[in-house]
Amino acid sequence: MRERWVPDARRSAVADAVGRLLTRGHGTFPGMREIAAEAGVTTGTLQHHFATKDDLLLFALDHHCRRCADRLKARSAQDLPSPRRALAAIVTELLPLDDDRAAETSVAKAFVSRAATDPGFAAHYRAQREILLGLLGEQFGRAGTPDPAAAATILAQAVEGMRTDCLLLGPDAVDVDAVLDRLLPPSSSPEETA
Amino acid sequence: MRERWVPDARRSAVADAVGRLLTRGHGTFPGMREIAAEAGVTTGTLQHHFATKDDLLLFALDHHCRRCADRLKARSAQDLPSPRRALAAIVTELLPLDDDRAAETSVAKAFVSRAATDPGFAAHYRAQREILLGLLGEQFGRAGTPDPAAAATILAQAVEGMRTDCLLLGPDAVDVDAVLDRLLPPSSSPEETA
DNA sequence: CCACCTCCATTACGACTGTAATGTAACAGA
DNA sequence: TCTGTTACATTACAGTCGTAATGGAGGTGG
Repeated sequence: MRERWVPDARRSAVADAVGRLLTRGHGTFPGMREIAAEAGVTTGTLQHHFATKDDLLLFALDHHCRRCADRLKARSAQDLPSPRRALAAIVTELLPLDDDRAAETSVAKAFVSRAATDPGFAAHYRAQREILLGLLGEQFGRAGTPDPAAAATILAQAVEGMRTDCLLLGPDAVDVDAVLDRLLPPSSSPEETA
Repeated sequence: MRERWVPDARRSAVADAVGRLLTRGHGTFPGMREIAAEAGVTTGTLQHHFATKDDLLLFALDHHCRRCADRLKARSAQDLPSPRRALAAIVTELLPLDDDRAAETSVAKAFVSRAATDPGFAAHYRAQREILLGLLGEQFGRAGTPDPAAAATILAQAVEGMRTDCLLLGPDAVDVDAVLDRLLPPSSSPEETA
């Protein structure tokens, strides 16, 4: 019998396929047939669930952004003990250290060029950035950092660079603790490593 | 009569056309005919000067990287007075604040996705990064910052984020001084604004 | 049973892709 | 002047692109 699919599950599966293709793919956006093959369906299925390719791509971007944002919120709500730990958890959550996060990073990178001209894609970048700034600023405020919003902005920008460094140069190229050491006053959280 | 072209000048003109198309284009790499039209030539000219499209793209990447690196070295050799000023000059030089720098930024961003899988493109990222780390580290060392190499790494990563923020959100979204305030000990260069 | 709808596979089409092939001016050296 | 080379322009071609069109299978309400 035909498999039972919650409609959104099918769309999400396709979005995951896009992420996988983007991570191990040749950089540019994959074609419809390639997406269909990766998702184990045909182009007809894609056409049935997405009006156009841009619609599909936009959904994939939204899908990965949402997954990432959900994980971030869960992380920052859970790791209460010290703001330093929370910041490290948030930053690490954004680095491409496993397949899921590598897909999210590749998706984000691939869509940046698109976002430079297409306002629909730029909106996602802005939204994702706002969420991240909020979470980071909250922790900086808890740590007693002066002007926590500015500190959050800088860390968010550094995270952008850490993501590409990690993606292109490997996980050893980034040092989260070194970044936090410079951005957090050392007096506010001494001897964390107990 | 036929125009006199130093061969490299023609290739550079084509590379500039790629940069222009990438800045105002739809994000993805432009086609050969589009490049030819922008450069004011035909596809035959492109085929004569470049073996393949990837060769052309690689040359364009190298062209913009070299231009940017040359400007950076000139900048950091000229602005000796204070390391803080030198760092600000280097960072600002990398932001997409005019057409040339916007092209370089767009080129860099567009090639990041490609570099994730293609080692030829990744080499350029690595090389450009090494140059930047050297210049930044030198100034941090002059400023007396402890572990200047680590500080340079962090600033380089922050620059990556500042470039995308500036590209997608506009020049007002980045504040170079705010970043330098956090990464430089304020005691090392007091009252710079004279 | 009959319509009707959703879900999906197949086929087809026109536009576009990078590149090979070919032709042609202009100039250089002999 | 003949020849060769450089520097193009033009045309052609095989392939891929996104998507429109069509059809069929299964479930559902009447």
